Amino acid sequence: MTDEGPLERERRGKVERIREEGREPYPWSFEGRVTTEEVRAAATSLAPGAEASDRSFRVAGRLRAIRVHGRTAFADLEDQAGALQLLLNEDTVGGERFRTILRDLDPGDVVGAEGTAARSKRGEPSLRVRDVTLLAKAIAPPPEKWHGLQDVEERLRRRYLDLLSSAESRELFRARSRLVQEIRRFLDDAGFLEVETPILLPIAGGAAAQPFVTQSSYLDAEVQLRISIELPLKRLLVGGLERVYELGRVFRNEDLDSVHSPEFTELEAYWAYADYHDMRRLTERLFEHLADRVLEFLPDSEGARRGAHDFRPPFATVDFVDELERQSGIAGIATKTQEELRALARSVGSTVPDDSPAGTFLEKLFEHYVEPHLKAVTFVVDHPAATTPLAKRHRSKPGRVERFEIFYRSTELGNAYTELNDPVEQERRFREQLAARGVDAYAYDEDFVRALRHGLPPSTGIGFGVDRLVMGLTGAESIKEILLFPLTRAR
RNA sequence: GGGCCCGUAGCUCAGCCCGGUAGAGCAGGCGGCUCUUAACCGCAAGAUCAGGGGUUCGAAUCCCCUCGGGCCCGCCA
Repeated sequence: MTDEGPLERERRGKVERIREEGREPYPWSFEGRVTTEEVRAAATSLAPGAEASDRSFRVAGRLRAIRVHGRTAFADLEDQAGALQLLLNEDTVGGERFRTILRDLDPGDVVGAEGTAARSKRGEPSLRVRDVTLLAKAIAPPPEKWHGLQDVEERLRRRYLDLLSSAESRELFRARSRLVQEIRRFLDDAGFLEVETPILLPIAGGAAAQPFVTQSSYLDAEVQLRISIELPLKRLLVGGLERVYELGRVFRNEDLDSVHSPEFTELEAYWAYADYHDMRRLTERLFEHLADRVLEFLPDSEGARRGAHDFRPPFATVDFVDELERQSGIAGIATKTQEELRALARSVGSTVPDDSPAGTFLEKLFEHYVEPHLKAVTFVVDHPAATTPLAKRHRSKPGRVERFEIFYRSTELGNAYTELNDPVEQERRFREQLAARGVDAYAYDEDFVRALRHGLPPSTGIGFGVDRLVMGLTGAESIKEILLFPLTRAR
């Protein structure tokens, strides 16, 4: 991968010349560095044109722009804390050295600078430079200094260029990491234990999705990448770990679009001796916590302002069946047969296979009639039993399960149940799924049923699409905006 | 899987409708300039117009195919 254009040849030539002159274009370290923010702070109290020559600072970062005015020059140096103007003057650094520095450097180079805090005559906080050291010569030119990298494909494929040319992009990804950190902090404080369970499994279960399939040489057998974290975590509740969570990548062998990625970050939390009402309260507290923090992470973001507002409780609640009947005008929808539901789903354009379980058709109808209206954070509760084989039947609504899904901007963010813990019923539900044989069937995990036979305490659990949650909180329109390296075709 | 749109210099864009030798800005080169901050001024250079095929005297421009990407629909969460 060597793009050797004339621009690169020019810069490679500089590297050679620097070496010939006895300087190192890629030195090993730069000691005693402070942030650009520290220098700015020291400079802002000065009068325009003044300099605080009592203290010397060393800063390092990437050169953005260089403005040469004969025997004075300005350069913008950017580090993680922000940007700082370097003020170079022939009188300060010496005529010979001044010319060498300007000859060596190009925008995009990583440099260290030493000097004193100062303000330019126009008032810009600056570092009056004694000397500049090249720390890493950039032989490939950076993106355009004003417009940055606009090409969407390039921004995704070469995220490092997007990040180095866009402070907004850096801030967004930093915010994502901090939000994830806050999720961990919240759950840790609520007494949950973070665990790590296998990604490679004999059969991927806990959801209905196409797995990625690979091969274990050791086992001489096919293994699958997990599509959810549900079943191993519930086994841990059987084992007596009463509050557990895992925050990690799951894989589904499906399309990449604005709300789906073949690999995405899922949070699943399981809680013994609690039910889905408890989980809802915990979820609301989590959302409130994240809404409190997101504006600290993205103070200038319109999207984050809206996220902080929208994720603040209380939230709307709708009953799955009541709302579906209300929006569709179809009565008695939960008691219809698979054939009747299939016909209804076909009438609204669904093309899922004929042999899909009844629950799949109900979900298609819900997607068509109800989801477009779920703009605000909304808890959809008490789904028909046919929609999931892993939730416990509702204690008072016949034919329903104790389940809630959370929607925001018409996209599902999370899914929670009072967990089914009756091993006999669990086995029956898995068998029903197999009998339906549709692509949506949940895999029958025999060992999971065996675990339930040893007694799963009454429990609740939840799964979140963390990427979607981050999208909602930050106002991102596409999952690709908050994935550092979304999957792309080889080029 | 279906539909629509996009791909021109390292980067940001014009040119495409209506075919006639490919244009600018940034970055880079050379020269000038001691307070600019998208610095400025002058000169020179930089392009298999995504790739392939076709129509035509002549194709960046019209047509077909391929590749890559975006958006919408379908499917999957």
